[in-house]
Amino acid sequence: MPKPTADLLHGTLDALVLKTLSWGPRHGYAVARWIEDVTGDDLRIEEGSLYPALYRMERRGWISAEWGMSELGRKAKLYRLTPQGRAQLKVETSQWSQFAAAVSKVLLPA
Amino acid sequence: MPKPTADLLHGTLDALVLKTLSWGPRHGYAVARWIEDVTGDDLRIEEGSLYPALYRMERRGWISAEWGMSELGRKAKLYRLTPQGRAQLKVETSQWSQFAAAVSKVLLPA
DNA sequence: GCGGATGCCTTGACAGGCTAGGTAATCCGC
DNA sequence: GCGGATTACCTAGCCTGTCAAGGCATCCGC
Repeated sequence: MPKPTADLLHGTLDALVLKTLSWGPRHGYAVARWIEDVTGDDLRIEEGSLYPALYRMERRGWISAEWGMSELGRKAKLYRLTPQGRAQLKVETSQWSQFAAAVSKVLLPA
Repeated sequence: MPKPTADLLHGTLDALVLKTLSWGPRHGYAVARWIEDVTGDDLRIEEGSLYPALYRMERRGWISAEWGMSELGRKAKLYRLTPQGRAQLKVETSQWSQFAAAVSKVLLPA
């Protein structure tokens, strides 16, 4: 298996992050860790993708940020889902399901 | 449902086209039609995406092209899967499965 | 002291899909 | 036979989002 995900992440990162935050506020680093843990490292979230994505979503009002402390007592920026973000998550989740189903229809038949 | 697929297609288009051609040679226009038909229009393949993708894949040796006739008797460029293309299809299909499974692990839990 | 982990951030490049145009031939209705 | 829809191909330029590669500071264990 050469390069696992390649470009596939395109367009799904937002949904992944929103979903992660739907379990409760987290800082960026923890979001990446969580996603990697849940997927057994099948999904790697690069920091160079993560932070721009967080700003983007904050700008769009999907998440809000405030400085606080991590579980380990370090300075960390905590992100929290806004109501708009929750709505967006719903939209993107259903889009993903629809898209994945459509791709499977093409790709999976023997 | 605003804009169905948005950026999601990123990285999956090649696999979709390769798979379509694995059923037999087709011209570009027919490839797009076929994908749209199979997915009930859930997946729209824009021509501005399709043709560049075909060149790319031809350049990479995954498909080969020759001028011929469409079923309707018109001039058309017929694309055909090469052995390398078939191998690539295998790789991308398994990548897709793995990726889709990973995303679902994150996204679908209630 | 020094390496590794935690945590945040930025710059620049790049790939790939989309918009919006264009061409040309053929078919169909009137 | 004229006009519009359909079939079929192609291109330039934009835009978005991801990634690679760097940097910074703090804290812990050895």
